Amino acid sequence: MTNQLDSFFSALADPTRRAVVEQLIHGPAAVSALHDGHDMALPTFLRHLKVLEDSGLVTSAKKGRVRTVEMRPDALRAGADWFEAHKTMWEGRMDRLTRLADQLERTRT
Amino acid sequence: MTNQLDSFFSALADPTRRAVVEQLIHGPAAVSALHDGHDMALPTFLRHLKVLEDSGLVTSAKKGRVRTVEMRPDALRAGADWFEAHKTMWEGRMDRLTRLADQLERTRT
DNA sequence: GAGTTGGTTAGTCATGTGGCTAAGTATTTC
DNA sequence: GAAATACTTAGCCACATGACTAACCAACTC
Repeated sequence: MTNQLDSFFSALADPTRRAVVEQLIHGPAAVSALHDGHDMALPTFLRHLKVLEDSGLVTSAKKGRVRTVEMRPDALRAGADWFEAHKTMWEGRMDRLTRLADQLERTRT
Repeated sequence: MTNQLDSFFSALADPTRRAVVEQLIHGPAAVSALHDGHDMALPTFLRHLKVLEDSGLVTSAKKGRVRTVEMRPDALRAGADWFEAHKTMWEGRMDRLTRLADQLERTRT
């Protein structure tokens, strides 16, 4: 039940993986292209990609000897929804508190 | 630079901690009140609270022997902003792709 | 078909994370 | 002032995570 969001957020809790997501927003890319500019061994980088794939953020497919990675269409939905829902609730509460404070202020004067 | 988002997302990558955030949205609460209903030892739970506090999502203050925890006013901003920015970019790209596909379709017929 | 390129597998290592118990401290409360 | 309450600290354990090297395989390229 909670597992979806768990792996989703923990996939994004790493700067390398967020960078990959940001790269992929501009379009699909091969593993080696993504790897360029990240200062780490390829196997390490590959495991980051696996985490992203397991979390449902990206897909990949191999053609010949090149593996191409791309964002999944609804990739950012789950997280964005969560934030939207809770941010809204939270801001609603802040508004009510502000109004309450205003009322108290008015009553006092 | 990235550290902020790192700890932010990894704080939310755990169901217990997300549950606490959801509880706190309805208002501040004492540690023991938050702990009720979470089936784990108090010290363990306390460490989850520490993670939340270190990530900047919540604050706490002790009065007498009771520690009260509450959301920080701008708590969900950082994450919501990240999603907003990237979701927008991504959806923009999807729109352009859709339009492109439509054009190709039209050209072909 | 030998060499290069692009990725993969396997195995090791250090550190981090989430859980526990046991024992301690600081306030109330009676 | 003894007992109960509300955390807090310390220390342990198992497993997950992020990094590495070394060796391997598959598919182009010349």
